[in-house]
Amino acid sequence: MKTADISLTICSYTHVLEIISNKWTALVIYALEDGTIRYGEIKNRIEGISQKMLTQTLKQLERDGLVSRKVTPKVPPIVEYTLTSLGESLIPHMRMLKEWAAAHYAQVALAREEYDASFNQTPIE
Amino acid sequence: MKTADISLTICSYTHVLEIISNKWTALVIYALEDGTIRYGEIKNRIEGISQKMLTQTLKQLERDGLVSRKVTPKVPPIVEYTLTSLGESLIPHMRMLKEWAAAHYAQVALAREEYDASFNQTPIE
DNA sequence: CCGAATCCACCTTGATACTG
DNA sequence: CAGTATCAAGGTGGATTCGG
Repeated sequence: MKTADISLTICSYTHVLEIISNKWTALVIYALEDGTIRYGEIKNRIEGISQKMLTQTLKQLERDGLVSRKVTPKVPPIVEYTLTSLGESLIPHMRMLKEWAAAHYAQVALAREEYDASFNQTPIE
Repeated sequence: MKTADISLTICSYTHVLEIISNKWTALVIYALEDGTIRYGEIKNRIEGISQKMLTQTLKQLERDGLVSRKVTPKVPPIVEYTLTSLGESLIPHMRMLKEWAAAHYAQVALAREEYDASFNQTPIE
């Protein structure tokens, strides 16, 4: 008998989220959209990211095969990052989500305000 | 002078992720795809979810205006959930991501194996 | 039947300091 | 320049228990 037909481990959607739902991942991918770019340049482009988080995010993207890393061992070292074709194939889908957000996020924000207001109108005293 | 052109707070993409990137959110939305459904039925459909997480996820979805909640105050109480039109408008985009995952996740898994293997081949002793 | 409240383990993030 | 190491702090998910 089948009681549960939705499984976390099977759902492929959650696998994508696993990849792109970290705090900085999407922004790093955006920074890479224009082509090959150096580590420091990414850091300059993304407001508020720390070295640790940028390094960690890039490493994860590299592990997932979405980004390739090229080191030029000079002094000072040059490390460049590029989206792989796999990484590029994900961009259109991210754009669609972004467009959904642009079109509907105001509704979400409004819904949140109304929801929160329905509690605040009955304060404790 | 403009130094950082990618901002976390401005990027609308991150706003969507904020909504749907929780561990259970996507699965709950899937459970609601077929139409109105009761709390207990959702819980049965989703493998491994706890009451706490289901309640929390539904509350958040309701706050975001993606799901509507209808209580029938009987004994025992009946609580039904339905996707709003806003919630339904998000489904096609989620499906696209899911299709990307189905098509490309094997590549990601392979990339991870290779990446991890490149470290394990030089163990400590 | 539906959900709130508590406690707890884990993971993620971030600040800071150091290396080649 | 491009990282790594360490530590502190907050958030998140889960087990359990209680309530209407």
